[in-house]
Amino acid sequence: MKGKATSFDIAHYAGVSQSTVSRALRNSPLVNEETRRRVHEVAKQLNYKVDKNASNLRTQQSSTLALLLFEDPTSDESQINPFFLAMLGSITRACAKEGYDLLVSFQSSSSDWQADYEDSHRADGLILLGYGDYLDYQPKFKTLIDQHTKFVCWGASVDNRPDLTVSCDNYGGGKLAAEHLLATGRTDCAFIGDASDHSPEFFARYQGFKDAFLAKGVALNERKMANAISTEESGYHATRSLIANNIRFNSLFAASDLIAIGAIRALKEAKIKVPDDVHVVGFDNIAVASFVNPPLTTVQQDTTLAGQMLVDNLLKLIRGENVENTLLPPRLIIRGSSV
Amino acid sequence: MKGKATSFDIAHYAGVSQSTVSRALRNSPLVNEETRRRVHEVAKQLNYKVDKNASNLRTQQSSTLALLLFEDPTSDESQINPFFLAMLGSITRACAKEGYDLLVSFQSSSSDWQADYEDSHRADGLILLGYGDYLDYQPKFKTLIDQHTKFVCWGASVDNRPDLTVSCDNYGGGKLAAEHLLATGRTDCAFIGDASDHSPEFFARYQGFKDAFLAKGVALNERKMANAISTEESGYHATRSLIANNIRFNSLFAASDLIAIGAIRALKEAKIKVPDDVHVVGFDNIAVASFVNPPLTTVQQDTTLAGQMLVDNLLKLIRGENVENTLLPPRLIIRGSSV
DNA sequence: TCCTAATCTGACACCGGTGTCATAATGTCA
DNA sequence: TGACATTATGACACCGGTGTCAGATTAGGA
Repeated sequence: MKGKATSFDIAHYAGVSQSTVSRALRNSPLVNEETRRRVHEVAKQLNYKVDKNASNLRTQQSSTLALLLFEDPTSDESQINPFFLAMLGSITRACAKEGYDLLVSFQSSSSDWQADYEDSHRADGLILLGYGDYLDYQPKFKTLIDQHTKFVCWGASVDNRPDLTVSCDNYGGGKLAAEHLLATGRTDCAFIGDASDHSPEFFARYQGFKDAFLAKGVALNERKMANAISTEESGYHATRSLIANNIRFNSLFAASDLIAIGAIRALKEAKIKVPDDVHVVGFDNIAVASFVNPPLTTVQQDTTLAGQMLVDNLLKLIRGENVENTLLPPRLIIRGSSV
Repeated sequence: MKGKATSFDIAHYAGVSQSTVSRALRNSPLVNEETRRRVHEVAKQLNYKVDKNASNLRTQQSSTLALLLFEDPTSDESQINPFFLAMLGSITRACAKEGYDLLVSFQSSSSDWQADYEDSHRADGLILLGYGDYLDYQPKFKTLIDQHTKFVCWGASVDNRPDLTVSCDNYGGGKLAAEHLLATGRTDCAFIGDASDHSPEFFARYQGFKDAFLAKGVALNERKMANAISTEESGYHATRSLIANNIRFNSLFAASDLIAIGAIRALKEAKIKVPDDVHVVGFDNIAVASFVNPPLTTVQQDTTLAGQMLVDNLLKLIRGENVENTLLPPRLIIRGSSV
């Protein structure tokens, strides 16, 4: 037998028609028990596997989802944000559980998306992942929706955002961080991140944080803020600039763990002790967080649940079921950087 | 227009036959320049994308590779070894560069592989990734080869191993680690990892390490070794057991960074100072390594190059070109854990 | 025994492209 | 002007399955 076996080969050896083979292998109730057994037997012997291309072509669906990972083009290309890698892991698992294959693709948010996975019938739907600039994405989302592409996004669910999202309750997470710092008596707080609406996740975290402080009658000092994207480098430089400008604070909330880790490096360098002089709280609970020195207090996003919800919601969307935006509860993980 | 546009729709609007559309879109030199332009125009207007299933079915190839990631079943399911996540990133990029899609799938090395991606024509070839038990894999490799499946493995290239591998020069890496410790005068060394041939990468690292010591006339004490798989937990427990047994050493080589990080935790807990009392060297240079306290000296594996080589070699294999096993040079990264 | 229903199977069109072959249209040269 | 090469296009089989429809066989009931 040259090349791979086809259903015709099975039909030949099992002494039935090709139609029957197809039915038998999919366990159709239409075929006789004995016939089915024989067909399965022969198929196994010939190591026959259904040709997915032929099958997909006929049924017009691929049992495949595509994951588009958007990276911040300014960040170092060789390092991927560990938070998204964790998400990738959980999404992969969730797909496998549902019997779907997963295509993975990295996009740079500046360039045009290669989002034709669905148009070309390679995938039944898309999962979009990335801390991204909401304003940039907006027009593209509209295109996707116009084309009736099925997709879900990870990220902030901003009002009037036209797409379906799954996200962490970033606002609530910011509140958790604030309440923890207030409980430890550190009310003079700096914020490192991006409080503009270009980065909706970070913005929501900041809002929740600020509101929790306000609720206790404490107003955040706008001067004690510095912009940073979600990299260690960026967090380091932002914090350094605060220190260089002689801005004092006894606690620090970073919009992500990577930023927090960079901030701690900058603080150490300036001989400012963590947690004695400054309490630090991050966001994400990436794997590194528990290994840094001191171990980082942070707001955990449940990546396992997030991946499962993204996949579940996308599959519902594909099946035409009704789906709502999903908000996942954050959880505060207290470690040495804030005791 | 209901549903997605097909090449027949394009043909209709462009006033040519469907064959011509197909040729024009693939820029065949057979079609007239003017015709080609018109076809492209219409295709763009209708947002037409070639149906990959139909195309793949006809051409009998998928322009897709599949990545099978084997995880140690004993490790925590929610955490994926960051080294492999880095590899995943570089493989994804390499695939994109070569115009291939990437299917990602996690396997547990105990259960039967779902390695039918190639049989079912979903992928043209497989990339196998994981620290794995060589003996377990052996029979499965034979099956893959018998079926003429195209695949490459990341891992140790053991003699008479039948598959094509890309790997780091683990032996050379072990030597680098040893020479560094010898240069700092720390000759009383412990090894945490697995020196059996069940874990060929770890074994090679240990061999290189041992040989470098022997070359200087120093023999390693077999009692100062403890088995561990590549997790922080495992490294922690292995090191703790050495300490509990009152085994003394002034330096420690861990078969991976995760193990090293666990080892440092155990040492700290026992009030043993790193690097003052014990120098520690790891392997992999995962992202965490530079953030732990003290920053970890380690042997770097070039994941970017590794991913590129895996993809390159696999594509050569698919094209029927001649390919050799590839050995990548390791590099010593000296940090605070061994100064 | 005849009629109808239930069960099982095969023939065949179809999914949407790609590649081969035949043919029409145009150009070249003697 | 006729023979022939060149260029551009269309018709059609084909990839390997799935789903529909018709027909064969057997069972059951009157």
